[in-house]
Amino acid sequence: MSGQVYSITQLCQEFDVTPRTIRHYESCGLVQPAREGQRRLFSERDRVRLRLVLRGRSLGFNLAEIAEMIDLYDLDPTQVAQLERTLAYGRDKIRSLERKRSEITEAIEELRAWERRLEAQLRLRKRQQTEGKR
Amino acid sequence: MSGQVYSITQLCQEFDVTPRTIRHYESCGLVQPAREGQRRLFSERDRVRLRLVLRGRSLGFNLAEIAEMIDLYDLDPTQVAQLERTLAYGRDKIRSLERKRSEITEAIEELRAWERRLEAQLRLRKRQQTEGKR
DNA sequence: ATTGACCTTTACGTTAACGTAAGGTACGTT
DNA sequence: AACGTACCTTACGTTAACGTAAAGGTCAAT
Repeated sequence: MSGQVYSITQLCQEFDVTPRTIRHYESCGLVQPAREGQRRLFSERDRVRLRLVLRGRSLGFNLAEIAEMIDLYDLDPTQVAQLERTLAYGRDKIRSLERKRSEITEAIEELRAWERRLEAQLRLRKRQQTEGKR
Repeated sequence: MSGQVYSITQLCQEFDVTPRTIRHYESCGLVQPAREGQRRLFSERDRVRLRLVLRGRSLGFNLAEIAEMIDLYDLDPTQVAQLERTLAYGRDKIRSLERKRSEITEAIEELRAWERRLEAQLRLRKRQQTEGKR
């Protein structure tokens, strides 16, 4: 058994992207579909990678950065020569993600404060409306 | 007193961007410096806005989206006509930010698991090295 | 009065990440 | 045999977000 395979349109539908996008990712080495004649056959691994790419993209990383990070994921630790260096690099990525997360958290909290202000203003208006009817 | 003002290079140094970038943001309406002759004078408000823009950019929003979100911040609730609509829009932004945050959290946790695997492998190698010396 | 620092405008150039059009293949169906 | 569907390659086009070069204004210091 060679595992589940997916056509390009299947993945396009699942992740809501165009074929062009996926082909572009292939040309960047982000996915590596097999071929049956001309047609691309995407493996489960390609599907996982695609999901990672799209997540990274939505977080504002460019494709080159995403490629680097993904390559960390499926690397065989027993085969890595510069283990300390690689580990340091990965820890750096973690820190940069944590920084982004705290930025997001700040933004969320500011928007929530803003939300409360508007809600208060809204309640005030409704009260004034009902008072006007008396 | 008209408050603290900043030159373009001051802000460039503080936020590590080029003058071109700030001028570009002005042309998009993201900052609105006053003028003294030709020169731009940035207010504290511009500085805050600039910080928000850069934060948004690092989170993968484009300048148009950032403009919309920033405009929410400094809007006067007592003057807003479509209060419910605006509120709904803001809540939507909050939800999209929360989604991004959970994506980041996922990514962080996956990278941490990866880190632990590499650390284990590293310990294993060191042990084998010392054994080899016996 | 000229140099240097700081700032300006105008306008063409660049890069990433695809969009899109044109034309072709391969295969099952009508 | 013609058609539809799904896929392919090649290659030019587009958009956002600036980069960069050219030419010039203003003011203080030498």
